[in-house]
Amino acid sequence: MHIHLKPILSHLTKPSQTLSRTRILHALIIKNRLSYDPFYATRILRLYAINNDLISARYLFDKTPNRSIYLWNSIIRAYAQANEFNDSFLLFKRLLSSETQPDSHTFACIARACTDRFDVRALRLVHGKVVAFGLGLDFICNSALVSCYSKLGLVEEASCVFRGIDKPDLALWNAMISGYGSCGDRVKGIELFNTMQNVGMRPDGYTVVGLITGLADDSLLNVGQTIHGFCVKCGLILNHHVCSVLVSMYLRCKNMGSAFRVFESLVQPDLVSWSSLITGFSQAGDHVNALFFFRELLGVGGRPDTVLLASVLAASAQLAIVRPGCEIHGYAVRHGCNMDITVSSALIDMYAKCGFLEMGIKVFNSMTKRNVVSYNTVISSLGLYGCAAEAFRMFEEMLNEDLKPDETTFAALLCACCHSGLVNEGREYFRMMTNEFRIHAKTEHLVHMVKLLGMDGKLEEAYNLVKSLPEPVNSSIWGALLSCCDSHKNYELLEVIAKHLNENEPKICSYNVMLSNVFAGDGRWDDVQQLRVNYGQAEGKMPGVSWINDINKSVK
DNA sequence: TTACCATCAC
Repeated sequence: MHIHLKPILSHLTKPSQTLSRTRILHALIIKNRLSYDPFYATRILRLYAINNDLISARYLFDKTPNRSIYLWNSIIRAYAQANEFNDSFLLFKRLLSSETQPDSHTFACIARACTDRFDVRALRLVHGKVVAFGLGLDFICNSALVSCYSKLGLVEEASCVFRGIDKPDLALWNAMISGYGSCGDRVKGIELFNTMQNVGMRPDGYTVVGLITGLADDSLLNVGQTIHGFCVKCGLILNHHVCSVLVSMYLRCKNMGSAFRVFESLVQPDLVSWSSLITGFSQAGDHVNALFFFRELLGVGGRPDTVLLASVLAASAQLAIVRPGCEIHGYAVRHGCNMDITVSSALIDMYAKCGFLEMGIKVFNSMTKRNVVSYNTVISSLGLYGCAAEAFRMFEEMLNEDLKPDETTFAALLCACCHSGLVNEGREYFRMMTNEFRIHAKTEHLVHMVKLLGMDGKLEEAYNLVKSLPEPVNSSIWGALLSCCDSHKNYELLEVIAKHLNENEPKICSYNVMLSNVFAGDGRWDDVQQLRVNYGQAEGKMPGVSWINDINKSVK
């Protein structure tokens, strides 16, 4: 019997096992009377979890009498990674009241689960437990806490935890640096990067990841390039992980050439590297190349996952060409992932944006599980087609399903009101959003509200809404208001706004463009000239040349 | 045997 054990053991340590092979291994373990051994049980449980078979994983857990902490951690992690947080927390509680002691990995895992479900209160409770269990100085727990607090935007608390550790290890330094990165506090991140080197800690590729994730616009390109240069100079190992981050960073900064060079430096790019390249091109507005590289990936035998399929669908939605979208739909069906919630939502959006609302609705109706994003997608699609009543009905359905609407839901609803000119409904949703759901109105919501009111001729109300906002008001909100004044030929109010803007914010491009067009349309060349003078004062701060071109056209 | 770190649909 022992002859069989060695090959089984070697199979158990391979992470890439399919579900059917896992079942065979499980049967072999049982046959060899090893299923009660927590070591073997843990191995099999993890294989089930990797293959998304939580039912078998749980069955195995329940059937194993001697539960090691490894087995406990594995089942808690399996549920958390599948976003089944309630089960995860219930098991965590059961563990605490059992005879087995939780260890640092248990807390790291459960802290991450709190973060994934955006539960600050629970995270604080877990933090308390960490201290209570005497793990207050543990590196694993604390690096998890640092990254969890900063992912929830509480970078001060993260920093507090970090400062409480005497001689942080590399993981802790990295967690803190990427914490600053994800909170947009780039300066602090770079300061810390310097400090760590001053105390003799050598950064690795992940330190660099922390520094450059989130570098989003071309003005920061030089920061990214400097850090990339640093990696090369210090001979840091640029693995797939790090290269993927570099690729997306360069693409976000619209530096396609450098992105492609980094990608090409990989001997065998993995799925995430391909995804970074493809989604990066798409997000930079180059959807054609995004689809091209997707075909390249299929050509070399790559197997795109659901995340990548959703992104390529978004690319064809942006192009508003249905053919590639249909092909991807077919691919998804052939590979059994068309029912995936991410892919389905992307399909709905793609069909709607390409002019096939019916098909989108069909996909929505066929979904077995729906989340906020699926509802948001279908609501905004219906709204775009002017089917406001249907969109509102979907919103009701969503509430009945106990799904909590978010800011995108309300943006979609307000957009639907806008497309159908439903002022009262729009006011009501706006009120509901701020008062009942405590969602802070963003630029997008305000633009819809201003348009909705303004297009209906309620210019005063729209103006009062904008005036009530804290300064500085985003230029697209002013733009929406000005274009409403323009189309209603309310030059009196336009004058008032123009005066206000020229006194307070003469530097923003978009409403100057609008104003110059309005003035030019009226033949008021003196005013156009005045704007030009203002532009001169603000020179160097203006983002583009479109405005000056508009002026030149007008003057001609 | 596990931790911190990459692509992400509206």
